Amino acid sequence: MYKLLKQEGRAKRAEVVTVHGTIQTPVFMNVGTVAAIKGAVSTADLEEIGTQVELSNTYHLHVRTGDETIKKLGGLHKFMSWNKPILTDSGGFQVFSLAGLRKIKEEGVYFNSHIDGRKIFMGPEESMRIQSNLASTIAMAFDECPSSKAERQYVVNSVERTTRWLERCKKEMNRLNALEDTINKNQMLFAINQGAIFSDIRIEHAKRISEMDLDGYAIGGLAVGETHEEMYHILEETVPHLPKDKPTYLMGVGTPANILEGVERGVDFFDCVYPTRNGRHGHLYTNHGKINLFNAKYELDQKPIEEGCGCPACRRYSRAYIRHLLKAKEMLGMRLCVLHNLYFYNTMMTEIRDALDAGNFAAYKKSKLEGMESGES
RNA sequence: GGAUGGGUAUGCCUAGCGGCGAGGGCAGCGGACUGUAAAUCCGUCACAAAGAAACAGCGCAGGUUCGAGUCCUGCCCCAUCCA
Repeated sequence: MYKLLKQEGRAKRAEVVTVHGTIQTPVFMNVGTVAAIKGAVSTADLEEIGTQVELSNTYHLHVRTGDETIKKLGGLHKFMSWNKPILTDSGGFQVFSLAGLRKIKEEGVYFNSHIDGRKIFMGPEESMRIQSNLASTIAMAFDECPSSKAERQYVVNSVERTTRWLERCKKEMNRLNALEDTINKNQMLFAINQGAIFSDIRIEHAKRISEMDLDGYAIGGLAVGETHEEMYHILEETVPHLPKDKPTYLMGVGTPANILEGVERGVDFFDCVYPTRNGRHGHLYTNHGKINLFNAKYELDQKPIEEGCGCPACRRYSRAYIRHLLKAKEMLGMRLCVLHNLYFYNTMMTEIRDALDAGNFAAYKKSKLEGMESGES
């Protein structure tokens, strides 16, 4: 259930009630693709750094360790000891990211496992069954994410197929939720809008899927090569055609600036690998811009990553020490960096919600962006 | 003193066995990463350089050869073993 609390322009402050608790939006979901936040971050850590929703992946958990196994173990929540909401991506993005290892057909997608090469078939029904076995809070529809550089006719055909797949997803999810041995009988299903950078295709698709009454609506296929301007333009064109009484989710996005721009254009949910991956690579987010702790200039820097930051890394350790850990390839180095970055993202979302509550999001956004662009770190 | 194996570029390790203006790795330095095939990947890492020509370089000095890290001689170092 989606409850709009406050609105400033198109930016929305809302909450989404789920069986695993209420999600305050706008929210950034912390990505743990294989039911693990890369960088040795535990679910206990997630609680400490203010994570509301964890995100895992259908394809990756299907190939290892297997959704049937996870079902036997009581579902994802019990498996990874996390009782707050979990969103599972459908495997649709792997149709894009594993492009060299798959073949798309009307019935679904034939993958060669990136682990051992064995043949895997995943269509809408399979994706729903896997996600039902995982028993996530929110399942994503199985879609195709076309390249931002795809030809118009390819995108038209692809989006039509994604719509047909959505019908199959919805039907299968309804069936699964009614089954006796389904762990989460209230599993929500979000649709995904596609259309590359063609506004008219996006709008047409948005209207189509809006009529189908899903629990939420995502915009996929952005931040895959197009410019920021194109992405923001697509959001402006598309979001108004999605249901106002359902959450909007911008998939895979993005930088702190992308998120601020997304919120301004009405997006409620975000996720991105940036804070985790960049953290592992020593790139840290601060209110004064990004820093690369591998750089020699931090060798003798005794300041925390960010002055005044309340994360587990900044409360206790210096840049010089964390840089040392990174250079020594000690796991703790990556872990502290990932914790800092996720804390930065989670805290920024809290600030965004506070600003929306207070009715000064526009001012907050402006000062946040100016700070990050100053690059004084 | 004897035997054997070695000394390869900016710091370390290493490929090379007659066409080498010398390949690779580590370390260093820098960059990239957007629903994670990513603790990954890319660049740079002797001099010079727009390009061309010429010149330097494999412990040192000679030699053989059209041509020498590569073969030969002597020397200097290092390692291991034997006295």
